Amino acid sequence: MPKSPATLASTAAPATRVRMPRAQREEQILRIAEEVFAERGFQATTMEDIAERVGVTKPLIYEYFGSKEGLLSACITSARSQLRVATEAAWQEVGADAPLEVIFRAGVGAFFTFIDEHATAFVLIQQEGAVASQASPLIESIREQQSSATMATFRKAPALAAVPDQLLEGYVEVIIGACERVAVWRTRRPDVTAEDATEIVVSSVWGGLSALVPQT
Amino acid sequence: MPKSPATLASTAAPATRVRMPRAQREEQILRIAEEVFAERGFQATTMEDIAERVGVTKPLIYEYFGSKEGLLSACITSARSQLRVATEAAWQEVGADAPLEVIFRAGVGAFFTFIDEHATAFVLIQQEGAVASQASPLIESIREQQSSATMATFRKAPALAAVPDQLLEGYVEVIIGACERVAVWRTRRPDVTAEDATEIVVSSVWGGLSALVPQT
DNA sequence: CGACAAACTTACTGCTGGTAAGTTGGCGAC
DNA sequence: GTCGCCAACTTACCAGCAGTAAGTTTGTCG
Repeated sequence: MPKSPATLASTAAPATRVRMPRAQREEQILRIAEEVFAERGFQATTMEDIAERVGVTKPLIYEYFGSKEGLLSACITSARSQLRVATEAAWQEVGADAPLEVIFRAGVGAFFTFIDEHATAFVLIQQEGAVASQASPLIESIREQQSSATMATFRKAPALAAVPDQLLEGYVEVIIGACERVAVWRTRRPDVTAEDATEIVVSSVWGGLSALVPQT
Repeated sequence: MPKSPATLASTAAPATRVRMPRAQREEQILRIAEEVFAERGFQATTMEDIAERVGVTKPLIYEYFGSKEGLLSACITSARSQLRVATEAAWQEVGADAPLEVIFRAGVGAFFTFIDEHATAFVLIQQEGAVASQASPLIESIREQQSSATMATFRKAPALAAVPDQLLEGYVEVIIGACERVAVWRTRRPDVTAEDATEIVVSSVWGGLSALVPQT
């Protein structure tokens, strides 16, 4: 005889065990894993914590994601992809032929707004180091994707056409590093709004960036 | 009968078991732990890996450092402290009343030089996230120490006296983030020298910083 | 209605972080 | 010298968690 789901009249939540198509279950697991990892940290989270909260047992998660690291990687990939979508949307909104400073500000602003709306995803990204056993190529490739998106946008600006690749790449790294760090700082300074943060990053880096432009 | 150290004629390394005063042993453990953590990553390293390499058993390490996290924390603290010493030495060398840009450049340059000379320490710092179960106060305090050192130096510059604290703090975070990120990027770009990296950071951020100075 | 596959579970293993309870040996007091 | 004491160190263990092998259930298609 099976475990008789909902034997006694409606004992609420864990009642009827639901079956789900794989894709849907994967998404649910991802959502909950992101939550739990962000709450408790990667190390402190056990696979059973997640399994329990999903209403499923461990081996299923292992079948879908391979390992604990695999699950975290999937979470990070998802979060990064969301961030990229948000950033690209912001760029598209201002239009590709807007002045460079406007494009720049839009991207940075999108970042901080995203953090405000997806706090858990951000905590996740911070924990990236936890999994990186010897610079995991997966995570490295995600990073590259992020900077290259920014690179591509800058490269589209005619004003920067003459700037050598390596220098521009370095600048992009500066921007990304500045954004991440200010975002972390902001968690300690709740009175700093997303707009304030954007202003800080843009005003500090814009001087150097605009110097690359021939003559505005 | 004890394990008879060096029974057969000089079987090299693990021969005579050496006793050591606590302070010295702690230092040795720290040095080796830093190495192993950097090599294999925090997660993949077991306490026995370290114990074995030191030539000691686990419980001793636990007595001295409390836990695996404790050991990593100690490594990070040590690495950060070394970095701080290097930075402060560089500042002292140029003198407190040098032009702000010179002081700034000296600090950034010291950072990249330090990374070149202490690669393992840097990998360690990157792994900080691994241990941060819910923003460990210890690590948070180390961070604060770092930025406040930079803050103090900037505050000493008369030119920046009028800048509000919060804005200056934000700028400091931008600088730290930029340095860290460029350092990571540099591991993928061996042709970028420490001087190149310094130039990139200084030139990108200096524009914004100098705008804070009334009229130079 | 039967059978097949996808969704899911039970019941384990081995490794590793952590600990309790000893053992060893250097060193100062006499 | 030798005795005793404490710091340095070990052996032998436990608990908990990542990961797995081998089933069992259930929707669905012929």
